[in-house]
Amino acid sequence: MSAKKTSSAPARSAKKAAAPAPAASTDGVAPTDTPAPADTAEQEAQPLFSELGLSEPIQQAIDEMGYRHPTPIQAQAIPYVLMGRDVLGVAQTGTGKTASFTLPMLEILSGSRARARMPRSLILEPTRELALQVAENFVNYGKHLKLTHALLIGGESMAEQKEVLNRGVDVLIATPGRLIDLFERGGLLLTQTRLLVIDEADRMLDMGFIPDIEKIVAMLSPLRQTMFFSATMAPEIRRLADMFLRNPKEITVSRPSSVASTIETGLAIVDAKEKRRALRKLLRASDMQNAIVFCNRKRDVDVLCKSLVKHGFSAGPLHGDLAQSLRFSTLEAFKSGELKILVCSDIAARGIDIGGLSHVFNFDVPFHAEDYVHRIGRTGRAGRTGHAYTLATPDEEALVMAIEKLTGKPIPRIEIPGVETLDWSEEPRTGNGRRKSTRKPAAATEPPAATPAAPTATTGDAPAPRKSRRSQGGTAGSSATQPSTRRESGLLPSAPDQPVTGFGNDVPAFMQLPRREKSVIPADE
DNA sequence: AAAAAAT
Repeated sequence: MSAKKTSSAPARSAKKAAAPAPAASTDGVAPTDTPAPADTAEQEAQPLFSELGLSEPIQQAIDEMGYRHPTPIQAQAIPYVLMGRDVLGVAQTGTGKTASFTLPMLEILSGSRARARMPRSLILEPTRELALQVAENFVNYGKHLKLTHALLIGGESMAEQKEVLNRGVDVLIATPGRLIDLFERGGLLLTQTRLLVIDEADRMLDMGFIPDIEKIVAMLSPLRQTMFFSATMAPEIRRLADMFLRNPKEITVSRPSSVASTIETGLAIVDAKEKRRALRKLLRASDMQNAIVFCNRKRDVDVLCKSLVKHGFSAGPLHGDLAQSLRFSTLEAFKSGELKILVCSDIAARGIDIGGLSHVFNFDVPFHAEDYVHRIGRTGRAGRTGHAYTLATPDEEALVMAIEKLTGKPIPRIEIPGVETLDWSEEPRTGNGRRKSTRKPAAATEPPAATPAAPTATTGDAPAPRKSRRSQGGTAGSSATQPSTRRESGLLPSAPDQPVTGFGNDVPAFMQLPRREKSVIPADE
């Protein structure tokens, strides 16, 4: 499944044979003659792929895969990439981001051919799984073209990758470590690489890859076209974008609006020792097609997975310490439906796109609130309802509060029949220095009043944050939360959604909690 | 705190 055959013969046949006609009709951006600027094409009459100026072999592949309408990011980015512009895309996975760069790249590359050891384009991904996924994308969309690609990732034989490079590749899809390694061994020249994609930049940043990325970018010609994608636009990311891009066309697509409204969430507070049992109950009670279960630690992934298998569940583990071959085969088995439950670390929290995932379970509350958003974003895709349930232990209140603050809504509490539901522990948390963890015992033990009236109760160190947000417009956090999203989950009472006068966006999360109306998972065993 | 990525 790796590189397509590189016969030296009729490379040009793929050329933009059919391009002129459609290209001419779409020299602007908006596919129809809507007066609206392209940036807001979201809700306009649905554009068609055939109007984007892609040539016949690519269009055919798109047709064969059954796609007719580009997603907003595809509709907006593809014309600019084809024009040769740099693109700065603020978009998450699930928005069709990958095809928004693979399609026009194929188009651009289809005009000529690769030379040995001089790849013409490079795509950088933070994890091996993502790299593989992009490679599959290339194979699918490029099946009527004679383009070659190489997947340069760690954990696999370098000799093989070198050989593919020597034959010449058009597209290089790589994780940073292996790419630099190969480069330093001289197996690779990047001087002819004129197309660069930096994907999941915010995650690259989290993972400490940025120095590597800078190093790699320095190896490329400054005469390149760069596409830079990130799920968020924190100041640090903005700085990187300024560094890597020239006069980019900036495209922001909201997270698929479906996500907010089509994920039904729930949280149960249980004793740490009861978690595995609680999870089994949840799994059995759910109308589950397939599920990802996230753990915070690799060790727990192994333990939990073994336990699930022992209890008769179809489960497989995925984390970074497992052999690469097992990582891919497990993922493959899960995608094909052969495996129902994927137990994994945050390796799969972002990016990995598995169609039609019905459930996400957080066996642990994620350390970072953003990770919660990414994790549950694996479900509820494509308009279908997803379910995301989280198990918390009594000492994890601060983490949950951080999540509720970030998302701007409470996670409805649920009870699991047969498992004791606990409350947040009384112990003031000392373990982590996060400021908002200072808690008011009274407020936490009692269910908070449903009318969030008393603005005197606040997080201990409150006064400052109250107005700061308004003054500085677009901080990273605030852009991610959208207080206005209507929700249709049906689980939440309606009151807490209303902004509370006097707090601006900084309503303490506990004040937004619904009265303890606990939805109950139907018992099933 | 943990995880990811080069050997």
